[in-house]
Amino acid sequence: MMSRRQPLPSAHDVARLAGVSQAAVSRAFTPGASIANDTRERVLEAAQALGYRPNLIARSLIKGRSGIVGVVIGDPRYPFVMAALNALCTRLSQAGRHVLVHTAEGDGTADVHVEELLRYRADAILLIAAHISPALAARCHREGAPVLSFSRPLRPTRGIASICGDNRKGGAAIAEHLLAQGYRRLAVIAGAADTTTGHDREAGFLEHLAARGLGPCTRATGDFRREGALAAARSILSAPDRPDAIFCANDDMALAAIEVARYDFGLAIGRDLGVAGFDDVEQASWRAFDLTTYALSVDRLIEQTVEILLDEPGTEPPALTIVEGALKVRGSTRRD
Amino acid sequence: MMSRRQPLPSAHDVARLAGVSQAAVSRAFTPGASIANDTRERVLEAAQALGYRPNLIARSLIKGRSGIVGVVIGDPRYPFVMAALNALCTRLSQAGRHVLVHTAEGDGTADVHVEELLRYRADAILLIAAHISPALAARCHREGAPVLSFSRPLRPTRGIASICGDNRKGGAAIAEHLLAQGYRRLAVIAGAADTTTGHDREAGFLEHLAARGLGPCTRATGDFRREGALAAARSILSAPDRPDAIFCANDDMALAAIEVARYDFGLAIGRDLGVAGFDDVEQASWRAFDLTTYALSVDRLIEQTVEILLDEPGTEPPALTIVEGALKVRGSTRRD
DNA sequence: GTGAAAGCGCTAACAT
DNA sequence: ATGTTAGCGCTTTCAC
Repeated sequence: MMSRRQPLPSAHDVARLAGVSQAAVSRAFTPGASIANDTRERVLEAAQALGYRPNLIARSLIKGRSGIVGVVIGDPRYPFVMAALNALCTRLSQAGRHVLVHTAEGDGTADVHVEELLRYRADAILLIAAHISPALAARCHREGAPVLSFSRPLRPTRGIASICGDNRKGGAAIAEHLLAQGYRRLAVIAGAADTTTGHDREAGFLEHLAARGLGPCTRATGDFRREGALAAARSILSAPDRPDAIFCANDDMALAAIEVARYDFGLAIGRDLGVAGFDDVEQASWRAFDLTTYALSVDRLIEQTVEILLDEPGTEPPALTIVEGALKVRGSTRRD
Repeated sequence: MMSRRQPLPSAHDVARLAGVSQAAVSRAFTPGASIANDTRERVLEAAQALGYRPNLIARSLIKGRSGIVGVVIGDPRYPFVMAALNALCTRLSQAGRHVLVHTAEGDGTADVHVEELLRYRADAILLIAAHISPALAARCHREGAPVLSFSRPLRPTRGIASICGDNRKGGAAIAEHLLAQGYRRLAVIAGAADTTTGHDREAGFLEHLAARGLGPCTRATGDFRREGALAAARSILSAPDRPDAIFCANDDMALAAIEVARYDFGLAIGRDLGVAGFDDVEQASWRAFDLTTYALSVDRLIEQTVEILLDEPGTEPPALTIVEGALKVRGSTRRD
């Protein structure tokens, strides 16, 4: 038997079976609608019998909003990205909303993907590690779809809301902790140069150092990624004036730095070399690493994000939401 | 100025501006449509001027298919899940398709989520670490939406296609390797009891052992998760007859086992205790672990999946696709 | 090749 | 409270 798409039961079919008008069927499925209990039950019964459920595409067409949140993932290689997407999907599913995902290739702009999402009448656009042109952001705003930028604050543009962690403060907290533990020759493995996240973490760290009268220290860039950090750590640890502690702009780089220090240079982490990260990813707490870090839980960030996403349509989202983290001291920065 | 959703330009608006009928506008945006080059250009120009792009919701309503692949994530805590979603989004975005994600809470059935996805007229449903009732699967099939089960073969049900790795063979390969390296007292940390994946990996391993005349060995279950494996490893290594090698049904458990063996029991991984995993996740190659494993790349699995997903609508997908992996020998199972 | 007209399945006035 | 009617924005006959 040739399998062919079977026409689904429509509200009409249900109406006929229940002996009511098609509008009544619609009302039976609309929460606050004015319909007699009796009628609703008859409709629901008929619907049940036919396996009917209102077509959300048709509903979206009328309402001009789809109940869908469009997500553009700029660069999936950043490790926090998938964790964020996971948390987001979980929370939004609980709220009965769907997530339409587009992944951009390379580091290009998200514009083409955002446009596509707009064509599905996404209620909101969330950018994760992605950039959007101001022009398109303005257009989204005009079309009533708020644009949120996750963990990548954008130049304050009308209609874009940014949610990010307190990177500056975290950098400073790490610096203070390292100094308190007696580390003095501090190095930095920085994140990607073009991200405010990377910039702010480093800036917070350096500012705190400067405030304590400490000069500049060794620096290399790791681009937020493992491979970059492996190279950076090798370079830093090979230098004549070897540092006694390294601050990495995220945990993934810190884990890589630990690996290099331990296996290539035979250093005892904590005692010979302090290593601190940023984010508190899962592996940070594993005993193989036991990494001191500034915990900026993706869950907390997503929680904030979802709150904004679920705001009444038309609500102007706050331009910048900053989520505070907390220093998590572990063995990688203790000398005793 | 009160921000209000601005009505988007419709095909009508474009038609008026271009001095053609609304149908012509539709044709201008339909690849194979019969329209004069001249007309098309005039339409596209007008569209450009107005910022018009065809509304995909309206198109979906007519066509009965949305260009959307619905994904239900059963349990996001399995670590391969997000890797799979990532690869899937990347590949489908390249193909110009979208991914609508729903995450189930707990280990419940995916049925309610699948139903929701159906209401959006998803072209296909992909289950990742999720279960569906046969009745609903049948309904999806009737409605023309193929159901694919990723890495979780389901009892052959009409309309469900499974894509999974060669778990049995992988288990056997690990067993063979461990024996070849001279390990003799072998233990297993098994995966979740209700998954064929877990079952098959263990079965392949045990069958190979049996074929070599080796009896049963210590066994504990880790439920595929880190916490479970920590406990399982402690229990196994505390037993009077301590094994000299442990096979774990996935890498995440193997990493946990290494941690316990190394830090709680002071064992040298490889020499004192062989540890092997399954999957070849990223951390397996990190030097802190250097884990021998059966590499079953999520990318390869997703590649197969996407191929099926992009088949002509109406094509009956193969009931079972098995993707072969390869043994990856590393330091965690070498005695020299 | 092009326009007119008929819907896709639903919601939202508007009557009653 | 319920039925009737008019669309939402598009694709697709069907004439010409």
